[in-house]
Amino acid sequence: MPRTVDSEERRAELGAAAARVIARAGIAGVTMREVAAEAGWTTGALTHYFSGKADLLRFTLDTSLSRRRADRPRRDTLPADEALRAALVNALPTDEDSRLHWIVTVAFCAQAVADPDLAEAQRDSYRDFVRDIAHLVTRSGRATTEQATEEAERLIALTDGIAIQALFDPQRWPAPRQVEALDAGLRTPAHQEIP
Amino acid sequence: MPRTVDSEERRAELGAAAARVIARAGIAGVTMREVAAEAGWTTGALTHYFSGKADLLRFTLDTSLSRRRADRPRRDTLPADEALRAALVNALPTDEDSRLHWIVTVAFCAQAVADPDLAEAQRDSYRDFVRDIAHLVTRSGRATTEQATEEAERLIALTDGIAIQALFDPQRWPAPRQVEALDAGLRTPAHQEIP
DNA sequence: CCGGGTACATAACATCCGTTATGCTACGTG
DNA sequence: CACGTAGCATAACGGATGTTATGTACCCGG
Repeated sequence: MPRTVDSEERRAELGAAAARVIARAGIAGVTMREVAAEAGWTTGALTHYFSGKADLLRFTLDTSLSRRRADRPRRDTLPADEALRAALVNALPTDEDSRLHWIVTVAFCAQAVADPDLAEAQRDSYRDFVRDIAHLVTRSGRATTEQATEEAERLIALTDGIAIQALFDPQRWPAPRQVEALDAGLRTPAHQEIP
Repeated sequence: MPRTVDSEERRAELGAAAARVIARAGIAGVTMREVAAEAGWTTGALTHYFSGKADLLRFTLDTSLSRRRADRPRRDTLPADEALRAALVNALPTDEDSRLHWIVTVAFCAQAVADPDLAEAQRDSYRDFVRDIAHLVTRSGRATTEQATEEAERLIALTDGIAIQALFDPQRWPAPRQVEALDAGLRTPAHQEIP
């Protein structure tokens, strides 16, 4: 056997470079040569670890999506209401890293309309996120089991809305203000039926 | 003078074709030939009415952004609370047309990171929207003047969050459910300070 | 009715794209 | 210590892209 490297690690390294290119130049600015240069390699390395551009982009999307759940294990040690808040705060673009992955996610949102596979991946990830938050809502006693999904969707909608505004007007939305706005939404009670 | 056509109308027609291409193929799928074919013309027509691709895209963005305010005059005849609800409902992707412009907006969100001019246009439009909603919040008595902007941002965040979920999971988010979720958010009181 | 400029179509251009082919280099194995 | 293969660089190729140049039909004012 010749020399061997950690193949998965190299894929992650190249995928991270692709994410940075997306954040800098948009989806339309992603080229094989540009990603290779960003990573400090050449296109030969890219084609060695990915079957093509579609494979690279799909890997980059999956990486950004899975980051949303990166903090999930840690939350199991927290009380339910704190875990819920932590999960939502984690979904906000409060630092450079989460901001990067948010931009990548939005970029793929716009591209998913043209690619059913990307759309499915996005949708599945979203539904999974709703399920996760709904579980925390139930555990925290914010809502009954029947209303947990609706309450989760309300909280996620609020979180995403804050995130969108923060993404494109970071000057008006520093991290503390994002968390404040989220906390204000958490203080309001769950959805109540009109009698 | 030779034959003359309504130049602004032709620009709008070509811009609408560009919007449809974006919704079908994403920003990366926008080419001069594709837009021309979608509009039923050739690239010669495109270059005649736009100085280049950047000009075309900018015009398309402005068109989609301004549509958000298209219903503003109509609202002046409504009571403030109904006008507020109407303005937010109007910002939801409840039909094919608003869905199209939402997709275009998201596509440009992802591209704005690479283009400061696009980012500025988005940000200005957003701030203008916040100001408009805050004005309605004040008029409707939902919040004091000092808290009107925060309440407006909360409502817009909720609306945008619903819109994002609806855009990419339309099956789970038919128009009535979007409006229901928004109404639930409108029923909750405005932000309250902790004593 | 007739020049002249507008409204396009058509075609050519250089550039850049993704992909593929080829070659070199360095290491683990026998 | 060769030898073969993984790890990458380099280069070439056909196709697509934005832009520019050129041509043509048509309409309006004289």
